[in-house]
Amino acid sequence: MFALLDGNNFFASCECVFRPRYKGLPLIILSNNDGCAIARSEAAKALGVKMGQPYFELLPLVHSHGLIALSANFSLYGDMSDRMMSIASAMGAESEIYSIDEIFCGLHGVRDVTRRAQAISERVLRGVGIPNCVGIGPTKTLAKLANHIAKSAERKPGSYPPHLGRVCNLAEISPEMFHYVLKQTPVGEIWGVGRKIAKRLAELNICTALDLSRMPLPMARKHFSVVLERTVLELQGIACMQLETQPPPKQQIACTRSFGHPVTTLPPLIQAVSEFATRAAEKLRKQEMRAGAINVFAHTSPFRSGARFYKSASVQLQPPSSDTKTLVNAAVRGISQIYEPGYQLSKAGVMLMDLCPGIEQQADLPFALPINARDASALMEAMDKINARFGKGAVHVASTGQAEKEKSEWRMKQERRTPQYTTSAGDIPIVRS
DNA sequence: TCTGGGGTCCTAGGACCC
DNA sequence: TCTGGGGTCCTAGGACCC
Repeated sequence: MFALLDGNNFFASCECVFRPRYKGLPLIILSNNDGCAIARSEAAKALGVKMGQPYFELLPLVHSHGLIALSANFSLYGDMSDRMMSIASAMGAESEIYSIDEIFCGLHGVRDVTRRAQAISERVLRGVGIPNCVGIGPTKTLAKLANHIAKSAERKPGSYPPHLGRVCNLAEISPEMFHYVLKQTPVGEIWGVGRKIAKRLAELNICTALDLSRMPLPMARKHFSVVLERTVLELQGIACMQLETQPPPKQQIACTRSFGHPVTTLPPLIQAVSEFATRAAEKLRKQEMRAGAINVFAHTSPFRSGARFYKSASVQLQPPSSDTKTLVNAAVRGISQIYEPGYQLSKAGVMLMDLCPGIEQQADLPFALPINARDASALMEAMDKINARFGKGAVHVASTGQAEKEKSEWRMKQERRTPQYTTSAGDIPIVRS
């Protein structure tokens, strides 16, 4: 038996903990560059704000209905998530943090499951301030469905019986009620069924969770894939997915961003990918891994007319590395290869691939360093610590050609008394204070 | 003017081999 | 020059998730 606890409107709820005056008001959280809505309060949903809707389309609501928009504060949400998870994981002996706002718990050996779930849900609300719902079922897919029912029954009167709100345990309802809730649930609400598959299923006259649970397995396999076949089995109560108590090692690490304004020249592009590579390298070292290749890409906006550009380059790293300087150099080389003038670039990013375990070894360092490899590795560790404490980019490796710009920016920032340090553009990264 | 970021898994198809 | 089945490996792209 599995339970899934999920924070309601998580990012919006986090903000309301610290700004209680926003409770009950239409509130949205905006993505990077305040591009679009990535979280919505109940009141914002009621105004018709869609997930991922661009902010400029929502400006009329800001004026007419007092819609409040906040820039995302991901470090806050990460902290709130940690606190929520530490309480919620007490629901069962084993747990799997599935996303920033969701946790699966294995309920093997737990007695009085529903009561316990109610108590934990209450504890999360009181202790962290995040309203939440719990779904319980014999498979992960059914626990997900139960969670959807728990949320909808509470928020949308008439969707499901009210007594299934907040905490919904599908294992203790009658077969008739189980049949009813499956029939009430559109197939697109099922975990693993997205827009495209829902549409194709509808063409086969499979429109509800009940229809899907009755789909012949060979048909699911033939017309779709093993993934959908598993979903059908899980809806029938046959568990195909186990709890992943240990997070599997990452296969890739990405850092990508949309630009606030279109980028048309190489220098800002180089600066951007240098920063992305630096962030990605930090994540890499946190995992104690090295990358065997780095992929760099840049593209124009898919939403705007004009000349299209969509290119990427892979740079092999032999030997694999987790050194910021090596990764930045490779990223710069890659972006310089693919760059072409004449395009309004809207987004770029780097992805670290072919990850392998291990921290940088002395023999792995491909460039000559007057300081020894252990020092270089210690330097990376020190950079990570400083950046963690003083904020991203407090210390970073400069790309070749950026040194003079760095210096003048640094002086300007010093004058404004903002703490800002940078490393030199030479072969030896030196922390300048 | 203005449209997120970070992942995973699966499949199809091509290249190549015997 | 054309004929065949079967296998592996790799990559690109599509679909999904939050």
